[in-house]
Formats: sequence, C-alpha cells, structure tokens
Amino acid sequence: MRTEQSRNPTGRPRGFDAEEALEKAMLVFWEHGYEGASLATLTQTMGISTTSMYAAFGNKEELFRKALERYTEGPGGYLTRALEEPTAREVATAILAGTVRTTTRPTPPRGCMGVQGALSTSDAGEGVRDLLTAWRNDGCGSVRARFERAVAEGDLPPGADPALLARYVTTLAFGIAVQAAGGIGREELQAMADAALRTWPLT
Amino acid sequence: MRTEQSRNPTGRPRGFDAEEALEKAMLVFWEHGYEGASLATLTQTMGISTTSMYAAFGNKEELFRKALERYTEGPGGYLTRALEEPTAREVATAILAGTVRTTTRPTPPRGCMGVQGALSTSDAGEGVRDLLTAWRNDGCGSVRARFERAVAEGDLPPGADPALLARYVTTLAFGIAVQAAGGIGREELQAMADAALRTWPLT
DNA sequence: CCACTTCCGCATCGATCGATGCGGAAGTCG
DNA sequence: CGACTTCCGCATCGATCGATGCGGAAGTGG
Repeated sequence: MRTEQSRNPTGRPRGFDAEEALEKAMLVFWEHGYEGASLATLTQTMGISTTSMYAAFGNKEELFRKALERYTEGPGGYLTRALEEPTAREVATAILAGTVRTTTRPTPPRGCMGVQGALSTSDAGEGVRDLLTAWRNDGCGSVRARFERAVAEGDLPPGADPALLARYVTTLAFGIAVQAAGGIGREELQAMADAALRTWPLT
Repeated sequence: MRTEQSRNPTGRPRGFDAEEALEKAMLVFWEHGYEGASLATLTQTMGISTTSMYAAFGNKEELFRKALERYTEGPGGYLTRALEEPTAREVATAILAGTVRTTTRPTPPRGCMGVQGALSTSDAGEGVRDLLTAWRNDGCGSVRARFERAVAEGDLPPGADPALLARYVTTLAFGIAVQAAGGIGREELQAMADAALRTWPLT
C-alpha cells in the first residue's frame, strides 16, 4: 500500500499533500454524493491527475471511505464530543446543535455527508450505500450506549428507553440534515431543535 | 404533446399502458433515485423501448416529474388525507403514521421518493434536486397552513407556533424516511413516533 | 380498400463514466 | 555520481450514459 507510511520511503516523493487532497475530495463528496461526484470533478478539485489519485487512494470507493473517515473526525466530530457531555440532556442538546451547525454552514456543502452521500444509488453504488447505512447505525448505537449509561447513572429515569431515545435524537438529526440540504436556515432549525428538547426526555 | 389526450387520436394506438409503465418507472426512481436509475433499467422494467419512452414522456427528467406526481397521489397520498383530520394532533399523528407505513413497506422500495430521489446530485441533476426541494417545502407549507387554521380554530393554543410545529413534524418525517432507507423496521419507528407525539404540542 | 398517422425495433450518436498502460522525468539513496 | 524507486503527464481503454434517426409495420378513419 502506497498510502501507508512505509519504513523506507525511497524514491521520488509525491508532489502533493495527500491530506489536503483528501479534504478537497471530502467536500466534493459531501456536496454531490458518491455517484454525483465524478472522477473528473474530484481530481480537478483535488488538483491532481487521475493517475495520482489511484496511486494514492486506490479507487473511487476507497477515496470515499477515506473521505468519510475524515468527515467523521472533522465536520462530524461534534458527535464524539457530544457523547462526552455529563448528562443525557446535554448530550442530546449538543448532538442537535452540532448537526444544525454542521449542516447549515454559510458556504456549501450543506447537509450531512452521511445522509446525502448515498441514500439511494444504482447497483454500482451499493457498497457505499451500505457503508453509510452502517455509519448512521453506528452513530445511533453510540448514542444508545451513552443513554444506557445515563440510565445506569440515574441521569435518566429508570423507565426511560435508551434505544427509543437514541432513535428519536438521530431521527431528528437526519431530518435536520434533509431540511438543511434543501436550504432551510440555521436559525429556524435550531429553534425547532430547542423546542424538541424542551420536552426531554420522552417517555 | 403526444402525452396529452388529443381530440382526434387517429393513427396507430400505443401498444402499452402508459399508466402502468409510469407506475413501474415511479418504483424504480423511488428505489434508486433520479440519477441512480438508468434509462436501460427504467425501460426494461417498464417493458418498453427507449423510443416509446421518449415518445410518451419526453425525456428522463419529464418522466421523473410525472413519476413524482404519481407518487404524490399514490404512496404519498397519506399527507393530503392527514391534513383533513379534524385536529392538529390527529394531523400530526396521521402524517407520522403514514410516513412510517409508506417508507417501511415489506417489499422494496424503502424510504421516501421525495427524500432519496435526489438529495444530492451531479450538475446534471440540479433540476430534479430543486424539484424535490420544492416538493418537500410544499409539504411543509401545507402542514403549516393546516396548523395555522388549527390555531384560528382554537384547536392549538394561541401561543403555538404553526411554522415551528410544521417544521418539527416534517423533520421527523424526513428523518424517518432516512432511517427507513437504512432498513430500520416499522415497529421501532412507529414506537418512536408515538413517543414523540406524546408531548404534543411542542411549546 | 386506401391514404394517412402513429408506433416502435434497430442501430447508433457523442459524451462521459471509472480505470489503466506506458514511459520519461524527478528525486532519494549508497 | 550512478543505480534505483517512485511519481505523474499523456493517451486511451471498454462500458455505459441519455438521446435520436430511420424506416417498415400496424392500426386508424373515410
């Protein structure tokens, strides 16, 4: 693998910053989705040739996988941070606030890469579609685990259903992503999130 | 326009049922999205040649527009019916129940055509993407108008915010569509919708 | 039965899709 | 400086994309 740091990197070094190029690719995938982003658009935005892209990242699907990892740790990092909030209420608040902020940036792309990246695809995109499905399920699972901990800690009432609450919060987050993809503004979505959290926790 | 019923339909009649073919096309678009559905897949499923498709529907984008109309009046008809419920609470309940039922059918397609049909696209799909954005906004606007009426009728408390409530219900519906596209089951989503409505109306 | 209209099977269009082979240039080592 | 490794510009691959031209077949109304 050329992308892994070899112990003996002899030869001509690559003439571009792979991290920079991956960031550009991530933005293109985020905006246009997996199948909507052509190799031509990707490589042009990345500033490299198709040859360099294949040498550095493997193929289009591998590039998308790496771009998704970068998204998860970058723009999508609010989820990990939210899970570290002290109470379930603050976790939910941070998730929705982070979703609103990330999906309604003043400049494109809008929406969530994990939602609009490949919600439905042709047969060729099934792999990526399933990857994003798993990505969303992982997110929901993390929230659920966090809420289970909250029940154990007495932070949530004993009768609370962590799975249901996690599904509720993530459903709102995915819905916000869809609204944001359609251009709905940050203030309106945040106001709605505030209202939804006013009745927290659901019973 | 060949698709409009002419007053003098002389000549050889077409050898297929246009409504049947449109139904098939709608299902393909629903499952794979606008750009994920190729002409080859569409015409093969419709059981007609590309020539017949172009003669009957114009082009791929026109076919999608007509398929969306059919979806709106068919599988998506629950929205119109829901708006006729007597109270805002029943409207919201019917919308979410209809969304869950429609997006989690036992056989594919799963999800909502208005959400996954073209959430993000290449440049060539911008027209359809904007069409679906308008479709979702129309839906939200209809719900908002219905909730405004509910406030006027005293069905919702005077302090209620119809726009916010409409945004909340549609956000949940879009989120449900995303969850369903990923394979989340009908029972789980309905249970979450029930819980969300237990705190209705939001303040 | 005839003249006319429409339908549709077949072949194909140019553009673009993702992906690759080749070979000289560039840079790193001993 | 020389041997070796890697990079990358260029050309191009076969497949598929949406869309169309042509012409005989089919069915119409008079």
